[in-house]
Amino acid sequence: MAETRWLDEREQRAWRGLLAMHTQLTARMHRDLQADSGLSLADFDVLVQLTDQAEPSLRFGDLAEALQWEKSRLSHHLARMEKRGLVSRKPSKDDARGNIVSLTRLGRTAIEQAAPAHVEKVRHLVFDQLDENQVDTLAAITEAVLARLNAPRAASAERAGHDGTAA
Amino acid sequence: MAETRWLDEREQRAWRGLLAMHTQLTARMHRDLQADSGLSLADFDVLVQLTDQAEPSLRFGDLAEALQWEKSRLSHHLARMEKRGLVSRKPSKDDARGNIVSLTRLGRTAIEQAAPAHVEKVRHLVFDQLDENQVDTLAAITEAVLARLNAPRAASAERAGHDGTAA
DNA sequence: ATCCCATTGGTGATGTGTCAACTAATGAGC
DNA sequence: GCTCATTAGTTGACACATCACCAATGGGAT
Repeated sequence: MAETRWLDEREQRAWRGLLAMHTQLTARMHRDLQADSGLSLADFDVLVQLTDQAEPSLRFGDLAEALQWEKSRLSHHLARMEKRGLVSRKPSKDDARGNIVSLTRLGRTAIEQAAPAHVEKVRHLVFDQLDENQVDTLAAITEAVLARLNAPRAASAERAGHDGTAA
Repeated sequence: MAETRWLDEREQRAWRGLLAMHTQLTARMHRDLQADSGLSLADFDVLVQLTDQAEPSLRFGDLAEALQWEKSRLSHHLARMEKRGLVSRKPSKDDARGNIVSLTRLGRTAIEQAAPAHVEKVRHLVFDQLDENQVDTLAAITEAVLARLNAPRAASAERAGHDGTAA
């Protein structure tokens, strides 16, 4: 096994920066959102998905898929949101296993009231600090990394120490 | 109040990409690290800080500062790590309120065994996917956003809707 | 119709992170 | 050498995320 290739100076700068930025950015947005509207970032994401639909109700599974959340996570989270009256769940008629998740009036009010300030915050904190080239480069970076994360055979390629193209 | 400036296409691409990348990247690295070594990412960060010091022990507060963690968080986390034998805490002689946190033999072994694979994973998943310009741009982006996050008067500037330079 | 098993979603345990409230030791001012 | 605000660190309550497992339904193959 070859020696570890550590990160050089520039890579460390980018890596540490990325971690610090994400931590501080989400912490800040979470605190502000919570203070403004009583919603968490997770609540916000759920409510956005329900609002984006033509119908403000979705199959549980479709919602999980749209959010890219595990079902277990969504189940726990909806239980908390339901207790607070933001969403409601009722059994589906088509499939007695299925649940339909709907936005309540309270949930709709909450998201409509919270969204503008939240978007403005993203703009102020992030995009107002970047030029066009940086925005596009950021998008390209994320897409490259996501492509690698979702690449097939990634695990064995990592162990073998070369890229995924088979011999 | 002016109408909300929503994100345009390109900004959404970058923003969603950033969130998705971070979520998937940390999930992946956490799972792999856990499977390889039984450590969480948080454990790893704590152990790295203790290892990077000349002395493998630190004042509790200095450790919290180095990690940029709240004291409460660190206290809870060290309690769990201590239970697993990765670190030890003992009262400081200089200041009877203070605690000295030390790496145990088990903790040292764990980090030394885990670090190389972890670094390689960062390299494979991230830096091998990027060119030099992208790495530097990423660093610049994170620094710009972090500067804004830590800017004084940021909160009132956001409410007022202009930047922080006073009238 | 029956058997099987894949799918839908929920549950409990545990680890993690934040907030608010707390205890104990310190040290400045008198 | 007291008084008392400050500092160091802990604790408990709660929200959140993951894992492993479970219950019920659905939909085939026979």
